[in-house]
Amino acid sequence: MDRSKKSSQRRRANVNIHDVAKRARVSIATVSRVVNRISTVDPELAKRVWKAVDEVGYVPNTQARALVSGRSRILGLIVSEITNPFFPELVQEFENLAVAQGYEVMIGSTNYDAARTESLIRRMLQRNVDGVAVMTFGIEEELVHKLVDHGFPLVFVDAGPELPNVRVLKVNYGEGIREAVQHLAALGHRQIAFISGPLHMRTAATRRDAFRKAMAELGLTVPAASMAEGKHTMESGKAAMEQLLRAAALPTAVVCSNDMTAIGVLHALDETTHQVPQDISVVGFDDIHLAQFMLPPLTTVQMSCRDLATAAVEALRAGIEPDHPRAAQREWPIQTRLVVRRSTDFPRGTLPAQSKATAESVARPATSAK
Amino acid sequence: MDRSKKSSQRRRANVNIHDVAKRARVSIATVSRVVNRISTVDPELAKRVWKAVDEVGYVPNTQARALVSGRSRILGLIVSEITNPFFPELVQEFENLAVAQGYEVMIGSTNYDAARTESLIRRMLQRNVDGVAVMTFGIEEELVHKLVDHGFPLVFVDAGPELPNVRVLKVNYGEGIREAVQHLAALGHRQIAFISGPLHMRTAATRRDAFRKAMAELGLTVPAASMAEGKHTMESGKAAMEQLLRAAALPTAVVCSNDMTAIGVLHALDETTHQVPQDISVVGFDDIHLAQFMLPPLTTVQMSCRDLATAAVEALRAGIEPDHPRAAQREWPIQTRLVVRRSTDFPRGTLPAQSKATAESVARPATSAK
DNA sequence: GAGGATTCGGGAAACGCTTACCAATTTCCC
DNA sequence: GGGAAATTGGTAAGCGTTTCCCGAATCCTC
Repeated sequence: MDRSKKSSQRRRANVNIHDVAKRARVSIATVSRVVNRISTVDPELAKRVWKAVDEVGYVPNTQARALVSGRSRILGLIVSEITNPFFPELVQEFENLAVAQGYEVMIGSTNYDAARTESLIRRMLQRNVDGVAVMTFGIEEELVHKLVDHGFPLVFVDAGPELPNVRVLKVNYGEGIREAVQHLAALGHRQIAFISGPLHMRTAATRRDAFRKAMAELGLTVPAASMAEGKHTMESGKAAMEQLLRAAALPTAVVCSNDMTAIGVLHALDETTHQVPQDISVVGFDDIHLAQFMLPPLTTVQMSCRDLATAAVEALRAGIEPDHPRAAQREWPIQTRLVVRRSTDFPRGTLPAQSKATAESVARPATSAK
Repeated sequence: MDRSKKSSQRRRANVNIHDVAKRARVSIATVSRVVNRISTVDPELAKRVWKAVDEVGYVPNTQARALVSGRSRILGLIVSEITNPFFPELVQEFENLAVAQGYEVMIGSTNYDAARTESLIRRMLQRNVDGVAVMTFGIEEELVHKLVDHGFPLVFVDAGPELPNVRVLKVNYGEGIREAVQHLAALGHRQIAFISGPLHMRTAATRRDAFRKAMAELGLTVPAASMAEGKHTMESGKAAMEQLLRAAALPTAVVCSNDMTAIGVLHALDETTHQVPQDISVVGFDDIHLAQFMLPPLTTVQMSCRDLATAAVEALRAGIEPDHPRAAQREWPIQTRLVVRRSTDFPRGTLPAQSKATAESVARPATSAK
């Protein structure tokens, strides 16, 4: 009971609910009710309490709250690597939304390392997160199991186990990739190559299949020599492009499974006499921030971070908060769309006199208007 | 006391210390001591306890721990904007180090927004962080005061208030910038322009002064027309370069206050007939990840994220942990050094026949030999 | 104006853990 | 072998909240 003695004994305790109660001449129960906006408190009294809160500078202690309520109001967010430019944008959006809903975010990157991932999950468990969004674009089976076992609400991208507590963000890759292929076809490209991500990643395989499908829809064939496998990194993109350059038939356009790959392609071509977009058009995927900074700025399929983050946070809340309106929804759709910049143009020889400006005005209709 | 009844009543409680105690047939005090590695426990008994911990899958509840110990083992990290490519790298390093020391990291970005910053600090206060590293490269006075008032250990970059709980990472900008200027001078450049950051930022002014000093040391003068002010963004870098291009005397080299500015410069030059590095050499600052991906890869002054993060975490620990060996150290030095890539070369006309390779071999000695 | 219904506010019991304090047991030395 | 010292384990008091339960105060209604 005797706080004054205690407080000097160890680390200076912050001002707490008792201080407010004393000042407002009410019980701590009332302070708690006021602070938590429980409506059964008389407005006049509430005002008095708020005044006291202000005067003593009271900030509720989250750990105590979490301890008693059993909910930490922390959302876990697992990404592959925070230094991959795609993720910070996602993190930022996710955080903004989570904070707006009164949650804190605990971020972690797997760096594709099992031990690191394990420790990450342990840390999240320890901090008692209310739910976890796994937004690594290659899901490690092991990781999934670890998480599922602990029973908290989970959100995955693309695919996840069929469990009541699991929600899945279904990205519609096909849509954006179809737009990209149609854009290229409209410009006159016929020989279109594709550089995939590592095919053991489900996402990478899905993107490749979407490309094949879009090509087939236009009656275009894709020779095996025009398909290369990368690793979703700049280095691998460069290597893959070099491989394509050595192949017999040179493509006039290259579609890449992500933007880093496309950047690698630009680097590979920079070391040759081929110019982008005059000789070869390049299309990326993701629309990372960096895409617009490249020379030339990259035409790419945008997967909106904001959409992804919004869906992730909502889906988590749906799993956490007992009476969320969309509590029963398992699949959360995410759209993709083409963003045309300067790395795509008419294939050389088709319309040699055309200026870039013209190319773009022709290209525009192929992109989803917006 | 009767847990079994309670546990079914609300959200399924995790396995707790009592469960372990029961299983190992010891008291909860003993379990706590074992888990916290307090040496007064009999090794045999400890083994029995660990076994029980494993068997029931016990993970200590951090909030309860924090509540009683008064320390959350969370470090706050405030950056300007997580989407600025410099920061994710810093965040990553910081997090790795913090986790290695048993801390969790709470990240927040100010986005140069006062309201956002205020809410950020409030959140950190609420979560009871043990200390905060403010690694925004423009310190908002207001923010400083808010933080200082709450008395937890603080780390700033470059400058901070003279207070016992404040530690400062002193970045030696001069060193790297001198290397850059000497590198350019060694290549034969004499007209070297500088694009600064926003000069109301202390850091930006410091970098500019370091440039002036390095130039003066070599007896080189900097006409006012060769100094432009940017905002540390790509757009502002582009605009600043365009301004320099309109000036009477064209410089043969441009040093920029950060990498994003330099990237803007590359974009500006890409729209002219000037080539980099043949006509104009460009030097950045920071060495963000992206620098090496540019065309051409950017020569830049590296401020090592790892060094910065290491110093920040150690300095925080020095403030938090009562018997840290360097508890009394206020200033923590950080070095910078030049990284030569492809955006710098001999000025045109000086040695027109030189190949890039030769230029680099000449340049190399000017960089700090690793 | 009395009696019952309805608010409203307070006391106290958790939440899961650390740790001060104390009791019991063992060890050691003379 | 006995008493002191050292070792070890247990009990219980918090840490700052939320929330259940109940008594007091207020409000209707007849």
